[in-house]
Amino acid sequence: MMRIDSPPDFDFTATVASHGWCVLAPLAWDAEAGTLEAPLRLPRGRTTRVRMEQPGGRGAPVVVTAVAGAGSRAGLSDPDGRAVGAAVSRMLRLDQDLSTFHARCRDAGSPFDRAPGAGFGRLLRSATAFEDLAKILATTNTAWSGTKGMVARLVDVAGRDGAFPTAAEVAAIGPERIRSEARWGYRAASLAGIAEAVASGDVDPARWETWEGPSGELEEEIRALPGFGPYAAAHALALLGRFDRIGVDTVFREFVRRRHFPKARKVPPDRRMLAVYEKWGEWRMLAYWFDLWVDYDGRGL
DNA sequence: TTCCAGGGGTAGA
DNA sequence: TCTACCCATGGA
Repeated sequence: MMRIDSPPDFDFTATVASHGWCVLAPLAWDAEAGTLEAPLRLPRGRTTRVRMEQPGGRGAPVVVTAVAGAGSRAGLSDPDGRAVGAAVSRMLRLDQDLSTFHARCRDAGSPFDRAPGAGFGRLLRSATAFEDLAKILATTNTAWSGTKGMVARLVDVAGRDGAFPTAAEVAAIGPERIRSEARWGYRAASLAGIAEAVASGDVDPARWETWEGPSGELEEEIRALPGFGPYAAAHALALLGRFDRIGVDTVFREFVRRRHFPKARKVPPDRRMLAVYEKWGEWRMLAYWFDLWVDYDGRGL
């Protein structure tokens, strides 16, 4: 068991339930118990299944327990413990400073002034950037049920010990099996291409984690990935901590039209819908997502 | 069978 | 930059 300190405004439940990732394989979110289980890769290729929770409530340490696999009996050794700590920190965005965003929310008035109290602003991530990229690709041009199926089957077909496959493991099964067995359809070629590029080192998503340049340059690199257009790139940028772009998809269009253009007879063009959040600058995406979160309150995202 | 989903890619203005 | 148009494929 290990405890990881969290920032005073860190809310485990709000973070885990921040978007759809918590219901995608190989994660297991128990909303009632407030526990998130995930298989994590350790150094030397082993896997451990951990349970995460925040029994002390907001701002309290995150408690991580190994429930199966390596470390479940004797506890996690130092290198393993560091790997688990790094993965948990990445997933829960423990390093993210939300003070500026929350200050903007307080100034903005209702309903945004509820965001700080709700612990809103941390978007759940995967243990690795590659896993996030694969899952984002699985959200493109398909229904959410399709996304869940594609991800689950990919874990089954390419993963080991129940964990999400590494880029090398996805590359190893190749586009044909991604298509026919994991049923990724035409996305299979894109996923295989990304996996090969990451596995070979041609693309290094880890470099994007600490990117300090303009979002535009980072977006350009992400858009160079096969299958990554404006929507997918904006989604990826958000998970990398860049919120100045909004990924326009059917969810965005449906929500903004209903919430902000209820009387419009025609569907407003994207730029008019995007203009709703323009004033939020570098926080546009979080402002939109909170607006949506308020609307979905109690129904889940 | 038809329709569409948390779109991508391209050409042309 | 914006728009029009075509493309893909599994699931409801």
